[in-house]
Amino acid sequence: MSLLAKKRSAAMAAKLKDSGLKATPQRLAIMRVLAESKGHPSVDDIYRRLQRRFPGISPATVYRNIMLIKSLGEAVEISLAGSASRYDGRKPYPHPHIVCVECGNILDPELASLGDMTREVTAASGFEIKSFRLDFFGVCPACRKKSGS
Amino acid sequence: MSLLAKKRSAAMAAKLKDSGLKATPQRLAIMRVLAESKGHPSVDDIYRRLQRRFPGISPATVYRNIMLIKSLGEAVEISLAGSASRYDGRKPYPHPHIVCVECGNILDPELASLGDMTREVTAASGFEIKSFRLDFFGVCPACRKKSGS
DNA sequence: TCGCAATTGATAATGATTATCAATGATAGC
DNA sequence: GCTATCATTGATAATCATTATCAATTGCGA
Ligand SMILES: [Mn+2]
Ligand SMILES: [Mn+2]
Ligand SMILES: [Zn+2]
Ligand SMILES: [Zn+2]
Repeated sequence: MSLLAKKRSAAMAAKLKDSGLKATPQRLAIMRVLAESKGHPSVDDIYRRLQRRFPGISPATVYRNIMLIKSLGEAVEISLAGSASRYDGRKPYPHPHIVCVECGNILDPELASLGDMTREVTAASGFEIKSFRLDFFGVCPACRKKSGS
Repeated sequence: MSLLAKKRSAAMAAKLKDSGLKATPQRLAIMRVLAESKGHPSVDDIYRRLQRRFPGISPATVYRNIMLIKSLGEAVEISLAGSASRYDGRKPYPHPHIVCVECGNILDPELASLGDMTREVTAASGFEIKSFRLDFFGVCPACRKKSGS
């Protein structure tokens, strides 16, 4: 387990305790998967990954806990049109994504030119901005090679 | 009907003819609603708006034609987590939005600092970027007044 | 005007997510 | 450590937006 994963896992568990919620094995395992996954897993990904260790686990439990972890501010949801949402427990704050429309992979790009966009929008609209989402859709290098584009 | 609405309506109808598709009254009416709406209507909004003039129209027809108009490149979809997608037929190209999480209103902000983000992402990731979405979520001035925030 | 492929309306199917509820289990207090 | 309590789980039904299916209708070219 990487250093970041340990850190994120610990942060999530701490938030749990602070909120007076129970440290269920399933719940902790879901947190660990979120903390370790670099690839933005879906609920079903997490569900299938946990079936080895929890043969009787229910998808409902994964949904419930993802919802909880989100509400604790310890994961972000990437909602996509026409397919299941994906989650990021390693960067639990709004950040841009690149989605490959061929294979479904999702990456976290580094994006320098992003800073004062929120400020600009706030000033122009009078909205109180709570969050944002910035997603790019395209074809990843591997899929470009395959389709010969 | 505004000048822009006329222009957008005509553009959509032209694409229809070019593609050898039929100019159904329902289809043309859906296009007109999309061309006239400033407020990013949902399928159900459009459906309800058309019931006066087409008492027997089916939601399926609206879905089908929205899908078609999108595939013609004449409207963009704003897909939202947990609620129905909204559509923009006035700016049929990717552009940022501000969503009020209280009342659901969606605006098109002017956003100068946006230009070379796509180029930057392309360079950094090797993806072939096809489109993007940039949505800000917050509370609009009217709702801020109501909730006394 | 005719014929036919495209389109419509009705309806069923899908797929992701949420709600419900009885059984189970974590944990605080003894 | 034992127990009582209340949160949580697993199973399952319900919801909701969207898609698929199909017979009946209709736009439109010949
Ligand atoms: Mn991410
Ligand atoms: Mn718009
Ligand atoms: Zn790919
Ligand atoms: Zn509002």
